[in-house]
Amino acid sequence: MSISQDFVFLPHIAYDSVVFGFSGEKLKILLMEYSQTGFFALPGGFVKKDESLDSAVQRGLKERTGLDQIYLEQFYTFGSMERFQPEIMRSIMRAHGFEQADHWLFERFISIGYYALINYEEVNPQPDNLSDSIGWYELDQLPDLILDHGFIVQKALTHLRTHLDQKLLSINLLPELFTMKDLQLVYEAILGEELNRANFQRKILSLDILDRHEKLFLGGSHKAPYLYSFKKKS
Amino acid sequence: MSISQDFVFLPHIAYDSVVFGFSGEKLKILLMEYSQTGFFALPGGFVKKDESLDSAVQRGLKERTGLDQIYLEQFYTFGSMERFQPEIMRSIMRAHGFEQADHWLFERFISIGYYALINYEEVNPQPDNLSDSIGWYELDQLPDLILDHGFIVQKALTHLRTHLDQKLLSINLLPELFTMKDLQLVYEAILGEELNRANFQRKILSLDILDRHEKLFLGGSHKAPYLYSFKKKS
DNA sequence: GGTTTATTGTTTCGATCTGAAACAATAGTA
DNA sequence: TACTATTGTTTCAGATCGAAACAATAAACC
Repeated sequence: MSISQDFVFLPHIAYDSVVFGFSGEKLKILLMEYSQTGFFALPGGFVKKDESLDSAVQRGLKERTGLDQIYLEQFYTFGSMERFQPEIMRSIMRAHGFEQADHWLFERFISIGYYALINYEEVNPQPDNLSDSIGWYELDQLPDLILDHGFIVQKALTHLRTHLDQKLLSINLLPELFTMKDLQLVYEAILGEELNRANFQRKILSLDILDRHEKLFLGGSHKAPYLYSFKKKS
Repeated sequence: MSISQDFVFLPHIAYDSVVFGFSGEKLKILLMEYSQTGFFALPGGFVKKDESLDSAVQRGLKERTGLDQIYLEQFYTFGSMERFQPEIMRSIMRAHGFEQADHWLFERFISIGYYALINYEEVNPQPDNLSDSIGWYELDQLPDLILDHGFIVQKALTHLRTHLDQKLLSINLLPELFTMKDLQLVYEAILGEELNRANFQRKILSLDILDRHEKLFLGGSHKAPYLYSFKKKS
């Protein structure tokens, strides 16, 4: 997003995205660090006057992750007065040499929260021009976030957990081929609890959503696991 | 909402509310009819610059239903381009003698959807100054609604159904004292399907959320049902 | 007052689902 | 060939769920 072309955006409206990735063991999310100020924030952006809300988020995430056609879900809209803290944006801008007294970024914003699930391996995060770094942070070791962004993350996680079974969300967190153990690790990371191995396998297989492929031989001295993929929608 | 004081509102941001009531048999929602134009719409409103989103919806609903402390839940935010149809607002305004070429109402709005559950008996709906009537309409016999309001209703209903068990939403749709049959009718109306009487009773009682009171004698030649109330939070 | 009827409250019973453990299979190692 | 670690599958008891039967009872009817 370029500051000079601010007239193209709808005022007072923003989005914040909670981008989940799975490293093979832990759930992580993408955070941006604003240079010098030490502020951490969710990657967010604004809505152009001629694009839909969904498109705006897709666009912003593509700019930041390089990924197109991301799985995105809107989960809540944040509109409390506590999120209105112009000093924060002012200090971020000041750290970048902008000393204006007034700027549209200092206004109050209502922010629509989206979460995304992406394959950790395929991403090369790109910082925008206000932040100097963007990276993955483990969900249970997040730094302090600006404004209500910590609350937004919690709300996203709750939403993700309660919708885990209805939608095959884990599709987006795993590579094409994976073992049953991989899938269980994703479920456990999202739910934050351990699951019974036998019952998990039985339940997932009974859903009839997986194709079983050849075995994966990693050289361990034990039975090799099968590889699975999600069935293609027909 | 008064048109002359439009400067107090955040531009481009609106809310639409789906107000559910239960008549004893059917689920109904509140709709407003704009005079002469024949348009039906959800009761909605705008957010003042110094009030939270939640407060704005509470305020708007109080103005329209007289009810304070309403059970409200945000369910989705609508931001597609299809909802931008300035001709609709223009014809509504024209029907009220406003012939302006430009008006903030003709701009694009992103709308946050809320649903409310209220006791049908305690409400005396009041139309605002752009609509000349407001009233209850059965959910399965709704008239055509403007913009994407039909879609909004569907989305609200889906959300209500999937969260019915987690939250004791029916509290708000029933009077203080009610019979087990009343409660079952509420569940059936929301879920849109019939439930087994014995199993419903067993399940609800096992939740340990009801107090049983005296029986209700209505003069029927059969066993009289007990009255129940929801346990007060302790 | 006894009998009938309609509705509500409760129990039963089998089918299905769940949780925990045991059993079976097997790829590599010793 | 025996051993070990991990995965795939089965077993079994307990919980849950759906459908039906059974029990209770308030008013009406004779």
